[in-house]
Amino acid sequence: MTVNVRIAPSPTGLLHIGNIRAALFNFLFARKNGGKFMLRLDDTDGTRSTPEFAAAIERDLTWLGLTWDSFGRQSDRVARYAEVLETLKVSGRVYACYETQAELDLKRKTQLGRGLPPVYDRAALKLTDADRASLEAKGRKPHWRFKLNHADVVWDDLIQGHKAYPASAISDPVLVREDGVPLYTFCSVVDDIDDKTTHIIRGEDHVTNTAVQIQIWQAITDAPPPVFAHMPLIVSANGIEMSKRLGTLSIASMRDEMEVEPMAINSLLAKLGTSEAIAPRLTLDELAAEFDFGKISHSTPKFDLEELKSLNAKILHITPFEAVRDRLAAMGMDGADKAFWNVARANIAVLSDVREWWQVVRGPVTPVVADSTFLAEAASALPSGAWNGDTWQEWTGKVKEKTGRKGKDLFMPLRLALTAHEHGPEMKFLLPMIGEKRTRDLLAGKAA
RNA sequence: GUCCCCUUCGUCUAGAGGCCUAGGACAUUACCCUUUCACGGUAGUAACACGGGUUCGAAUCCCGUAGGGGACGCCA
Repeated sequence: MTVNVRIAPSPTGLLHIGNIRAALFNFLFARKNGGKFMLRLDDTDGTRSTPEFAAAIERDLTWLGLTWDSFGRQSDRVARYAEVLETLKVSGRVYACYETQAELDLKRKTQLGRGLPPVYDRAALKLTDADRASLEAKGRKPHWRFKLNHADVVWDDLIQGHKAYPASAISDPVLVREDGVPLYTFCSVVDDIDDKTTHIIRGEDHVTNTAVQIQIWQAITDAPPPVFAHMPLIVSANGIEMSKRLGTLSIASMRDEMEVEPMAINSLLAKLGTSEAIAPRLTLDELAAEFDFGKISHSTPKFDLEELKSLNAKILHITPFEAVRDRLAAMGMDGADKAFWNVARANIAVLSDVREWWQVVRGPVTPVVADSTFLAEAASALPSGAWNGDTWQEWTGKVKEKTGRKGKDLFMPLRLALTAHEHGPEMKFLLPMIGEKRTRDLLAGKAA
């Protein structure tokens, strides 16, 4: 069986860590099973959806490497939703309701006040044709509810196992609004039927929707409903903010403000809340190969930005030069080569940190000088000719002989003079890159 | 209020009645390596939410309590 999965974000905001986790799981599952991954924009709400957010969603997914095999938008399919609604009217599974928002609010409050679940009382079902005609004569327009079958809705969830959800605890869902706009619950099912969606992987905030949508699905088609997988929602490390509201943790801000590598986000999200160790991975293919619903736990994992930062550094430490060559060039480091990258990468936390070491190698550096006499002596011991990986040791050996200094007293003044940093990559690698001319200038106290 | 999911080291988790004096990873501490920092290596600290029950035996099964997350919209 071909695997067809989709994500259906609504372009009313930026993608955040919760959305992306769902997107990633769907993508990895499709990739692992040779299936298709679809991007479908839930944009039926014309007042809140914007082309800018739609573009941002596509940009973020592309940046993460979560590319889609097919694309759709619900706003193109309103005629289809209307058509399906008609068939449901004919089969008697939807019914017209005329309550106003205020009336419904009041009903809910009353129920809650009496300790009852706020479930729609189906009052509209008792309306006669005459009642309806009189309401419409007064200018009221109906919204349409789907009549649930009050039995347990059962499905085998790929993560939660066998589920039996009591439909009696759920209100008959509104499928189409008074103004004729079809709602997510309904569009989603029609799309999934038409798109031949085989698996729906989403957050557990959708469990109730699933119960409803399985019944809607069965009312529309004889084809079996998709297989569902509901993953626990993640919470932030302080345990207060929920994934739906992690607004500051938009993918865009991680990319643009925190300079996080896409594979750091992918690696963390793919492993968080699973029995596997959170570890850096360089490709989505590796993550796809390791993907397994059985490894996903049922409890709520905490998302920690510090963990993301540390994983980001680890990713960079193992990133091969070829993967960053273009980006280094774009940052103005034209001569940066593999040797430089391999030396510098172990000392960076975000990619732009590499500029610091590029400056050490190319200048300008203002030397930090505490004892110019010592540096002059050191300079006089400098070997000439071609420098290589052994030059540092030869040189410092001579300086040691000459001055009697050793250990930190010997090395730190040289490091500070040549790099202006107390820490950094090993000097034996840096020295040949700095070169003889700049070394002599720096030892003489001149910026170079 | 009703319904759904959950509760093991700081964090993510392994654990399906005896293999558990509870294992791993990240973080942390010490040491080694590096005459710096990082990387790497070795070792260590550190947890079964609480209370009852079932059982020869419970992290594991049952009940209760507490706590966390989610749902209950003419949002998605």
